[in-house]
Amino acid sequence: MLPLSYYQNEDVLFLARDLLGKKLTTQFNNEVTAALITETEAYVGETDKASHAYGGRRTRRTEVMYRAGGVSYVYLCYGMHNMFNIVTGASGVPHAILIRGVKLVEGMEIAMRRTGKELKKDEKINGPGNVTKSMGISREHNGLSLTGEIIYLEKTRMIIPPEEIIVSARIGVSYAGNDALLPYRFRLK
DNA sequence: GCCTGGATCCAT
DNA sequence: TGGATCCAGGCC
Repeated sequence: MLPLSYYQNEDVLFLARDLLGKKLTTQFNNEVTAALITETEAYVGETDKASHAYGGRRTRRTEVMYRAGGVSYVYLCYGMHNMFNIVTGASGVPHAILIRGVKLVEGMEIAMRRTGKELKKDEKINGPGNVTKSMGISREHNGLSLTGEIIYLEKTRMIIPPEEIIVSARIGVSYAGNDALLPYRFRLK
């Protein structure tokens, strides 16, 4: 399991890239799903106009972003989609990484039941709303430690050469002005 | 209090 | 391209 120290790295862009290929597991109600991370986006603390914590905004919703790295930040978007983020960095620094895509390696049947959709072997799950739906993550899991038993990450044998990673601008953040153009989205080819 | 719009998804 | 669907955040 990835230790707390992993998440407390101050370099959120490094972590967003490094999380590609890591294995994310959820287990509750006797149901286990596990998936390799294929797409992430970094949200850089208080200085990033696309971040919920931009300008030091500190509210009930964003409070968990200010905790020390290694906890989850789950919020509702568009009234219907749960978004799963990994909080990183030191306490007081609201960095977060949104998980936008995964590839399931365990619990395909469970994921299909949760989403009501067919899923072929090795098929990627794209879109943050689809990731949480497939893996059963919801706002109940907000603020949960990622070194516990319910949601955790592990290293894998995967070695990802730089040319396998597509770096681009983030999705759906046009309100963020020039920060919308920053190359903070990372995905596997 | 009320109003606006969103780190989306899917069918059209 | 728009409808679903609802809450957080900002402003009154």
